[in-house]
Amino acid sequence: MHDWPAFPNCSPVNNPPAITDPADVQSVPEWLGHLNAPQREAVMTTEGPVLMLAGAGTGKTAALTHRLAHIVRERLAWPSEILCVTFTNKAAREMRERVGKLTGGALEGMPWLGTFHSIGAKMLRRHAELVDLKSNYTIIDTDDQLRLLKTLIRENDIDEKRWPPRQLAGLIDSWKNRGLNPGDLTPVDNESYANGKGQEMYRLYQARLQSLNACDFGDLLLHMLNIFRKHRDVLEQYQKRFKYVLVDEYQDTNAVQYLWLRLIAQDRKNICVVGDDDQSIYSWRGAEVANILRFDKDFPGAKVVKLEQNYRSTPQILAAASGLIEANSQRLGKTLWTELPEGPKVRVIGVWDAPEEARRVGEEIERLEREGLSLEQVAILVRAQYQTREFEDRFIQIGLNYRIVGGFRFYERAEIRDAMAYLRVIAQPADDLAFERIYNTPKRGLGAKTLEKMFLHARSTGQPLAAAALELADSDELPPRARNTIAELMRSFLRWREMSEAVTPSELMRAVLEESGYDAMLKADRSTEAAGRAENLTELVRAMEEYDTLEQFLEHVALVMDNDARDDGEKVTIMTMHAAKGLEFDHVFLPGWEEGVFPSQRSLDEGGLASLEEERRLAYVAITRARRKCTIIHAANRRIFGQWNSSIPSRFVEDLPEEHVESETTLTGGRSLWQANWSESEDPFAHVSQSRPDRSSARGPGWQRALATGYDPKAKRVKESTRSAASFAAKARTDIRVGDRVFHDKFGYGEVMDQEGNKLVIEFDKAGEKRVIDSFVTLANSS
DNA sequence: AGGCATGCCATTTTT
DNA sequence: TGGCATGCCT
Repeated sequence: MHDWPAFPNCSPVNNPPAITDPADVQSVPEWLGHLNAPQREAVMTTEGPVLMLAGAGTGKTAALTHRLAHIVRERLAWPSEILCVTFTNKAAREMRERVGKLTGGALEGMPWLGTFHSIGAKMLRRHAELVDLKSNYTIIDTDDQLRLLKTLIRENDIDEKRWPPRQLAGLIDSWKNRGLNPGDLTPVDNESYANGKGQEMYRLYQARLQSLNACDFGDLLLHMLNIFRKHRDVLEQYQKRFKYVLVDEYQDTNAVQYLWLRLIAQDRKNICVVGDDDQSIYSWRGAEVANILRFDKDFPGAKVVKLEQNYRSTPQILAAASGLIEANSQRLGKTLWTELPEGPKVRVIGVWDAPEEARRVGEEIERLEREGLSLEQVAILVRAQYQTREFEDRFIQIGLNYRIVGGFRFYERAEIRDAMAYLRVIAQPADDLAFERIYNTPKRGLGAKTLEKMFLHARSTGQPLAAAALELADSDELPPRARNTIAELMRSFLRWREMSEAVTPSELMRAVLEESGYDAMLKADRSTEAAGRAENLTELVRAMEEYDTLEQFLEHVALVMDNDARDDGEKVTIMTMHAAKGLEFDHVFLPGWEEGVFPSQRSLDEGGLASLEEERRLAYVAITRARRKCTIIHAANRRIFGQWNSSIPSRFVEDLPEEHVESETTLTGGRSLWQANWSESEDPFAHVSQSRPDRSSARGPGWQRALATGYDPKAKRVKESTRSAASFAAKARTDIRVGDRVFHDKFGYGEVMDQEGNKLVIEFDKAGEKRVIDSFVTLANSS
């Protein structure tokens, strides 16, 4: 190991002394010995443009982090002279950690390692005045954005039914993703909203943001691009600073990101981008695979390194994934191979309907669990969020621990956003969006009338809402009640603002929650969610303890804070395929492989071949998450939006190479359909309750064949052993008795009607009678 | 101003 | 089907 002293505080002016000659790439340092040849090449080729094509599971993060560490260790640049961009905070964090380890923790000063957005925000803080913002600008999220657009749409007498705010938000986002300012729009772009109002609305939106001293996510990059274009000196400053540029997930970059990078790297051309065209699944968000395809045109003489040795999956899984992706036409082409031992074939199972699909997966997972596999190593990857419900219901029923990733992020929850809004008003009084959010939360008896008055006054005097409110509280414009309430609220804000100078952000938050009445509001709320909300706020206060200033914290929340909820115990992960990118699991279940679900109907209807191929890449991403075993499932019937549909297996199933796949479908006389249904319970029709599809009318050819296959009596025994295993896995709780009031995360409050082992029958206030496992409930304080 | 009923519309979502 | 938003009613 190299041992070396920590860096002195890095100055961009000093050139660090090189320890070895950078041209001498032949000598491979010992610490790179465990990398394979292409990886080493990617690490050692520090000078000039490099395109690293890294297939799934080929150790690209290892290559990237070693490259970073190499540059630092060889003193080719100070850490502060390296720009390293990722898409997610998670990736950034991981990279920071790993590089830290490789260099012996000398990386305190890697200030420019982060997501596109956080780096953009950081730069913009320094140059905000060049785009008429102040450096303490607010970063607004999608929710604020929509509310703002909605008011603009109303103000302009546009029918918001025909031209919904979402649509405008989508258009503006896509324009920003393409690097277009309002003045750059083509007539076609302009026509795409409200018959030619696109440009005008975009312009108004930007003007409004500016007056709020605010930015949306897209602005963080677009503003910087504008600055680079208009102010050569600023651009040169960064071109000079960044001796090396590294970009992760390059296939996901959009036009602004591309232009932004190209400007920065144009001078020195020491840019290394890493990506995989086969894993490009975000084109609907503006990502352009073309960026990766034309890299060597932008940077002539670019060295292309292909990482093709896979360290993750069995040959069977790789073969299935490779066979599938070969059906795509637009590819750079890589051939993944592995030295890992053989494994089972990829399984394709056909089932009758979605509930059976969930049952089946549940049973398989219980079996894996009994075989000693950790639930952490099992994932269910779905195409769309709505598919998770079926599994959630089933797993609650059988008492299988699960976690659903995605959906609401922590900071997107209403209570967190409310709390943040208070802080935003304190930190930045011009933040009307924040003020509007909380002026009557908790309820203070202020309504639309009062808001309207405040708006009018604010507009006519050209000041922010909060300032207008302050003045109104001192006039006779409002009825006495509203006037007093506002005066009171504004007094609080003045007090909090003073307080913010003296106390820590976390203490301030606590005071605000208490004094605003927010805590009291939650306490008074007996609904299912209130307890969880209070808990989230406690969590927020706790998280704030790490921050010294309010501004620091606000930026953190806007850009960095993610969903990593604290987790207790082992759980099966349920998430979308998109969310699974970059992760890996021993066992992966892929349900819902039916035409219309996956590929999704929408992508089939619009978007043509390109869109279908993106779905296929998504399938490729999904399969390659599996280390050892991958199970694909399709159901013959599924209820989507309350409508029963019968469906045929996904075309992606056909794309799988036959020799690596083991099928077990109703269509080929498999044994799943009948048995799983009949063995479900003592009452063979218990599961065919009310709203299930009518079996006599929903018969397809597959159904007929399945009938002919008959019923396998062994199924029942399998089922029973599963049951008992599940029951003695956990000891019954002694603290819960019949008659107790309990709380359940999903069903809310209820009363225990019956107890048998660890199973409870509970009459829930809202959800009715359910059978649940006792570990899922907590005793509620009897009221 | 706030609570209920009705009606509408539903992918994926790194920031 | 169900969640959310709007509008109507008190």
